[in-house]
Amino acid sequence: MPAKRELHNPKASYHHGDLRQALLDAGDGVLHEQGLKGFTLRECARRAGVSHAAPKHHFGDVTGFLTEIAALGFMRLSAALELEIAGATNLDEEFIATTRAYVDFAEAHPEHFRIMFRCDLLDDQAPNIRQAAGETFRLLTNVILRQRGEPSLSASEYASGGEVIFVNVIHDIVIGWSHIHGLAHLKLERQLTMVPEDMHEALLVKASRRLATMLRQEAGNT
Amino acid sequence: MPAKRELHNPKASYHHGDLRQALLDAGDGVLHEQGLKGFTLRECARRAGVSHAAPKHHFGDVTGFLTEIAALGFMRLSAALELEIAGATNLDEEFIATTRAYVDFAEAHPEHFRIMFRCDLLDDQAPNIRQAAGETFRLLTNVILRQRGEPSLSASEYASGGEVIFVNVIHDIVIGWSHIHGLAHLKLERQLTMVPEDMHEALLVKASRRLATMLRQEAGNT
DNA sequence: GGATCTATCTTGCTAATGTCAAGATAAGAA
DNA sequence: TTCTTATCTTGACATTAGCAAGATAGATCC
Repeated sequence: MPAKRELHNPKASYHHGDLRQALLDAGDGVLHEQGLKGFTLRECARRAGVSHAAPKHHFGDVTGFLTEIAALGFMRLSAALELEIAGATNLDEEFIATTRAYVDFAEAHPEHFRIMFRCDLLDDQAPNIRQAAGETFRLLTNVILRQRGEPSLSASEYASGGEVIFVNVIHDIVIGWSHIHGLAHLKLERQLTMVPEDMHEALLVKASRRLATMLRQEAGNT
Repeated sequence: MPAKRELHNPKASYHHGDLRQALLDAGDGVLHEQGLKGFTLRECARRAGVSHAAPKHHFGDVTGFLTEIAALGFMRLSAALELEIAGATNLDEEFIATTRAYVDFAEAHPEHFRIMFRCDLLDDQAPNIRQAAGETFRLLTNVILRQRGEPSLSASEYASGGEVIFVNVIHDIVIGWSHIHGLAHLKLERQLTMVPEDMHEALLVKASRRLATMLRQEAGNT
C-alpha cells in the first residue's frame, strides 16, 4: 500500500526543532533550482519533511514567508557590499566595487533580487525587512557620502536621525543608487543583450567611473 | 437550480468575433484592479464571457498571454516617450521629459511595467515583444544620440544594422537607460520613501539634468 | 445548394496550490 | 502529576493551469 503523498515522515520527531530555519533553507533551494514559479509553501514544507500546513505557524501566509526571504536577501546583499567595499583603496575603486557587488548579487541570486524589489508580494513595512533594507541603504549612502568627502554614518547614527544628516545629499544617493540598481536590474532581466557579454565588465567599470566622477564634481555645488 | 459557475453565457454567440482583443482588454482590467496576483487566465476568460479554456487557442498558455501583455506595455511606453519627447525644445528638457515619461509610465501601469521586465515569466524571444521592446530601445537610443550631437536613427535604419552605428555609444545608452530605469523601478517598488513625495519632481529634474550634462560633456572624449 | 473542412469555443477532467479548522503531540510550567 | 501552550498533522474547500475530447459555426470547395 503506497503511502499518501503528502504524509509526514513518521521517523522524524513531531517537533522539528528549528523548522523555521529549515523552511527558509528549503525556500532558498527551491528558488535556486526552480525559480519563483516553483516556489510554493507546500514544496518548501516537503523539503523540510513536514506537512503542508506546518509553515503557517511560522510565517502566517505566503506573503509573510516571502518577506522573510526578501529580508535575508537584503542581509546577503549588505554583506556582499561590505566585503567588496572593504577591498577598495580609492574612491573610484570603491564606487566600482559597489556597483560590481550589487550587479553580481543580482546575477548570483536572481530570484532573491526579484523578490526583494516586489513590494506587491511583500509586507514591506514588516520590521525585519525594514531593518535589513535599511542596512543596505545605509551602506549605499555611505558610499555616496565618501564620494562627496563627507563622513560615513555608523549604524547607530543612521538609526537615530540619519535622515537629518543626509537630507542634503539625498539627491546624490538616489542618483547613485538608481544607476547601480538600473544596471543590475536591466542586466538581470536580459535587457542588455545588445552589449556583448565580454564587454559587460568594461561597461560596468566605465559607467561607474563616470558616475563617481560626477558625484565628486558636483559635491561642492550643492 | 443555480447555474454552474463557469458556464458560458448562452446569450452570446458561440464565436466571439474578437476574443483575442477582448481577453487582452480583460487582462488590462484585472491587472489594474487586482494586480498580478489576481491575474489568471480563468478570470480573464470570465470577464470576456467565455469558458475557461478559450484563451488557450489564442495564447497557448499563461506565458504566451503575459508575453502579449508585455508587448502591449512596451508599445504604450514607446507612445508615451514619443509624446513627451516631441514637446521638448532643448536637450536638457528632452532628457528630463524622457525620464519623466518613463517614470510616469511605471507609476501609471505598475503591473505592466513589472511584467515587461520579468524575463522569467515571458517568452522574451517572441517576435512581437522583441519588436515592441526594440522600438522602445530605439527611442531611448535616439535620446542619447541627440545628447551627443549625433543624428537619430529611423526605425528602418535601426532595423537594418543600427547596431553597427551605435556600437560607439552603447556605453552612453546603457548609462542613460540604467539611470532612468533604476529611478523608475526604485520608485515603483517603494524604495524611495525616504524622499518626501513633494520632492520627487525636483529630484527627477535635477538628476536628469546632471545625467544629460554628463552625457554631453563626455561625448567628445569617446 | 450542399458537403466538408477548419478555426474557434465548451465541457469535463486531473494534479496542484493556499488557506482554514479541528485535532494530535510534545515540551514546559504549575 | 496535571495543565497549558506552542508546534505540527489531517482533512477539507475553493481555486488554478493545462489537457483531451467534443460541439459549433463560418469558410471553402464541388
